[in-house]
Amino acid sequence: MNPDDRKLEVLRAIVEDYVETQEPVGSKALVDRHKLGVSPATVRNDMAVLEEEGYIRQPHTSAGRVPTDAGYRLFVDRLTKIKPLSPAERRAIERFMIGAVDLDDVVHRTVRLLAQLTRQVAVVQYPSLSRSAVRHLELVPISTTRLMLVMITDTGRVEQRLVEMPGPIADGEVWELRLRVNEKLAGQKLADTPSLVQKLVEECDTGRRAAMTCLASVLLETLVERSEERLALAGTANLTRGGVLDFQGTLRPVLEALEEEVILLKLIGDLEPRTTRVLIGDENQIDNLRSASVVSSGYGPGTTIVGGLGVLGPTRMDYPGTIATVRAVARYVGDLLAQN
Amino acid sequence: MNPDDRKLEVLRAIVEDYVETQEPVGSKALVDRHKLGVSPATVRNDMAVLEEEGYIRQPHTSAGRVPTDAGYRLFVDRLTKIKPLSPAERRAIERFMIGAVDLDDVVHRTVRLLAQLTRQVAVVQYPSLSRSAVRHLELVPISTTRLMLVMITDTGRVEQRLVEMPGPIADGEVWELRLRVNEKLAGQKLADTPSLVQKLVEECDTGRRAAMTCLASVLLETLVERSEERLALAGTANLTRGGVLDFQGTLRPVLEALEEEVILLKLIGDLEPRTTRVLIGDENQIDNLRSASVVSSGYGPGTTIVGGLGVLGPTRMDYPGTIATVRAVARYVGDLLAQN
DNA sequence: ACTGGCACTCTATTAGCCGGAGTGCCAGCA
DNA sequence: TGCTGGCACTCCGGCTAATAGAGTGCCAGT
Repeated sequence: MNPDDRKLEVLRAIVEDYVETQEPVGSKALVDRHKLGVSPATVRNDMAVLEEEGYIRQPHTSAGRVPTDAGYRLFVDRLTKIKPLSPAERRAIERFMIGAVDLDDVVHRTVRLLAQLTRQVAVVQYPSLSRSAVRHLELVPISTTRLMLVMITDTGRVEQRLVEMPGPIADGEVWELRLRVNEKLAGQKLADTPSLVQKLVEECDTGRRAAMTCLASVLLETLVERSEERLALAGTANLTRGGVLDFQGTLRPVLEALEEEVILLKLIGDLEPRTTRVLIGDENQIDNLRSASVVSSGYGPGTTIVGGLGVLGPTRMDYPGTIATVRAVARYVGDLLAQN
Repeated sequence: MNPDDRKLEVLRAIVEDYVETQEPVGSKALVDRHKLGVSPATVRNDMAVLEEEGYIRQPHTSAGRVPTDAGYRLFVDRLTKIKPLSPAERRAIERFMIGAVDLDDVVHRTVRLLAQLTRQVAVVQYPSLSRSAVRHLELVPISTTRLMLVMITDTGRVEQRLVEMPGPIADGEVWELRLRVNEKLAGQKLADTPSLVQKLVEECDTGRRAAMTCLASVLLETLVERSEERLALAGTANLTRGGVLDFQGTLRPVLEALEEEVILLKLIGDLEPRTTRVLIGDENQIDNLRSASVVSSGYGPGTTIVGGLGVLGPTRMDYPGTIATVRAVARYVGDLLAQN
């Protein structure tokens, strides 16, 4: 074998063994477990080079080697054949998702499924409002001066919001408002709505102007500004899997990070269509998650993306398996959404 | 002081010190920190009795004493004066909750507030459907054979559900259905709806019978059977506060339990109005939570209860403070709900 | 009924001592 | 030039022994 190729083969072997055993791996053990066809001494030389290049390191002199983030990166980029899902996993996905009944249900099932299959922490983003279109807007009177605004999107999300009106409002008037906003907004991409909402107000005769202005501001808030993203999370218990070894002692910071929606969104946001992204170690720019990796993928009907999903685990994770699972689940969810 | 009273006083002192320091407390330290007016030897005698009675125990011979679950129970039942909230806490509640904009918002803010104030894991149950009344039902056509059913309750919850119709359905028909279900169900307690839904089907002429049957079954499912409860959770990072000391080494089982909605509901369910319940150690019947205590309270407008909220922490927790906080927050949320 | 004194027990910490795993280097060999 | 076996070296992890300290239980005295 070409010496350069062998060097990479050694790296692969180190990663695989370390992921499995969670212990620094030495030259002897390597040649024993993988038929590399060379002696430990040769492997040692290769290791020295790999260490030189920053792909592995030793926790202390005369211990085995451990992959660095750069090592994992190289492994993922050049040494990973996507392994196909096992039939068992495929069945698990089917079985888990079948009978999902609405969006909430789909999201919850998905996040649990991901956590279970990968044995890691799973995150699923609800379809992003900014990538959805309005299907219908409903106004329900709550009291004489209050309405409940309900928006249904083509991705199945339902958002509600209380609207405080400037004064008492009659049922007929509500009706009128409802008609107008739907006329204008139904079918429109949410991203395009702000200007439309603006027009809506302008087109109003003075009698209804006040009410419409009120409604408009809430609409804008709901549609664009506030908390447009929602998330589901599962499998935090999996963080304790590797004992104290992963996440160097404290998973405190990790749990803290997981409670911040903003952080999670950053982790699984901005994805390319049809690809699975891997962030290793501090490639994710978040201090608390220095020793975590994130595998994420966008999902949506066809090749579009309406939201992201992914899993988070120790840098020492089974990348090929995790990548395959995340990709498969993302695709499955996309197909499911396409059906509706 | 009456010797019997002093014995209790000693127990209180032990609990307080242990909660604070997290270390077994000895006779010497006790008399130093609390002016008990007697010598360590006397305290030792009291301790021996308390241990005899099962309120405290020593981790090993010649270590200090630690309260048992029974000890905490006695402490909570007989030795706790509810301490009023500090003005700072009061302000924190106000500041945190002000500007809450809809139910989701209220619940999320509440759960974070609780987690922050008590520095423990907080759980808030959404207003239970079974205790709510229907405010309005909406039917939105999604495709020719599909409707989205949206239900709004008087507690502010909005539930949606997809309805698969037996055949194509015209807009006018949808309209008709919408009218009928609202006529029959709006304003009704959800608990009373099943029989009403039944009637609804029976009253239908054969033309609409099929559609209505379909709708009815989904209604029943949504309203009564499926997943009627929702929860919000926050502050899991606080579990790591006490280091490895609380939750005897592994918080794995605790995290697992926290992922089970059913379990959480059990913990904060079945509450009496206007009381705060404390479950200490294995009083909650859940194996994984043997070393956890739960302080919970019902909330709702006035003296009614529409849902529960609470916090979960190590048995070694500041009971008086936690109880006060949980109670205050529950009351605050109730008032907030009453306003809407 | 309380107290001071005292002997006893048990833990947690520290120091010191191997054994073993793994390395780096070097000289020899294809 | 590239691979191999051999060898000395390093460092960690685990074991034991010794020690200091905290806390108790009991008893005799007030």
